[in-house]
Amino acid sequence: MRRLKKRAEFQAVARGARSARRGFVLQSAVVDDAEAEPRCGFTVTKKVGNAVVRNRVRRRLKEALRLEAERVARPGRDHVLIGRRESLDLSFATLRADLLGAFAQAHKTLAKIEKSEGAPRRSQDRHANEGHRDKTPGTAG
RNA sequence: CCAGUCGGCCGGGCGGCCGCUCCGGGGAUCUCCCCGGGGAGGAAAGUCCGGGCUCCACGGAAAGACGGUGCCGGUCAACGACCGGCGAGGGCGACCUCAGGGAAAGUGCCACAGAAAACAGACCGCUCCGCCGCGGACGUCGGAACUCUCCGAUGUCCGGUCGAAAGACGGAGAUCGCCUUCGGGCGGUUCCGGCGGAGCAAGGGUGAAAAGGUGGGGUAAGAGCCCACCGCGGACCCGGCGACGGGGACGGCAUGGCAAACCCCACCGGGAGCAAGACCGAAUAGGGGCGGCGCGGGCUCGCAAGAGUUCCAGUCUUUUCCGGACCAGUCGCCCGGGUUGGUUGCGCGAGGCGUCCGGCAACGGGCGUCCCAGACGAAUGGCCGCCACGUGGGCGAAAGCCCGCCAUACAGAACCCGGCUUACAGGCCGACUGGCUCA
Repeated sequence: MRRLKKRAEFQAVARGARSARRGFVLQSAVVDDAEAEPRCGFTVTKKVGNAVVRNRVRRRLKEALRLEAERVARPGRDHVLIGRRESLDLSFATLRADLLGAFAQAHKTLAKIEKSEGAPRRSQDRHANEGHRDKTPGTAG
């Protein structure tokens, strides 16, 4: 799965579905292009801990996602994983299981939204944000 | 063996599976695969100093402001760092800690306590002289003063001492002289108390600190007033590159502490930072530079065009002085800026390792050898097994076995170096000091 890197992209995903677990929060959103390659970004704020702790949280999430990518990814969907300090208390197997569950819930919610809105979203919606910078401190990946 | 001081180092190892990033090679040819190699730290941290690098400013001189540093010598690209030494303080010692000079250039501060905190001073105290000596309250008379008040005599009341009482009273002991009715009386000296005057700073007490210390002489009591020793200042001499050390004629006790209060002295310092800076591309809007021609403001005259003028203001350059630039317009030529994205800056370096030489050392030099992270929503990882070591528990005679510890700290490069500071589980090595025991 490819990475999200632009601030605007993160903000677009933040307006979508949320699914919280003990170790992380998953944000998901639908992209205009239904065939687009799925993407995912990571956010770990300074509240989580110092640089070493933040790196470890992000790297474990990243690895779990890599291992589950095939079962989780669907075209036309963007995601953001927000890491929490509690994720370090979970075993890696639990983390992977939680990830699977969260994605399943997210895809369900997104499907419901698409149905109720009827028409697919247009491109103006995604680029409507003015993109002015409100600096949120944080490390993302 | 115990206790301790200083310095240096490590801060998990091996392996498996699956990944990330960079470089080289190869294959594919539109971004994928294969092979090989590199891939976090001693502090990468805090961002406290010093540099490199980049851009901006930049003509000179002087002055000022601000900031920093401060024993001496050395090292270094440089430093506020490091090394060696000097001085002071602490420790039995190895060793550790601190620090520029000036308080006699000036201003200022010294809480509390204490009499007094700096041109010394005088609470208690010590000494000499003079006067007075039942106490208190309220009156009267006289005198001094003429505002308070002070002195003398005396009355009433209350209290005290002596006495059996009436009454008396200048407190108490000693001593001397005279008188004596032998009870004592009078006078003098001394002691005690009060008041006043003068001298003193030894002692007490306070304090972080009290104006040299101890002893003796001296004195009315005292005092560097005098003397001895110690301390202090110190011309000069000797040693040292120097900080400084040793000696010291002589002086004769002065010059309390704080400069991390202001300050004075010496030296150093332009500003901003890789989000520096450079390059590439599209749309849009019209900005900048250079050169030519040419030009200002004030005042006076004039209706105006314009003319005259021993006038030179204003802005910028930290300030001042000198100097410079700018302060109409027009023509020609040339080139961009902002936003977003990409590329670059971006790692051969005050470089690492080994060895030899010089130096007490910091460090310097020679030779050999190696190429050793380069991300950018930010790679350097995830999971597992075995071992090592630590620790807790269980079993066992022991060897050992089993189980647990989020077991194994602090912490993640962001342009790069040299330092400093701070954080750090556990462990290793070396040198040295003081003890104890054995030979």
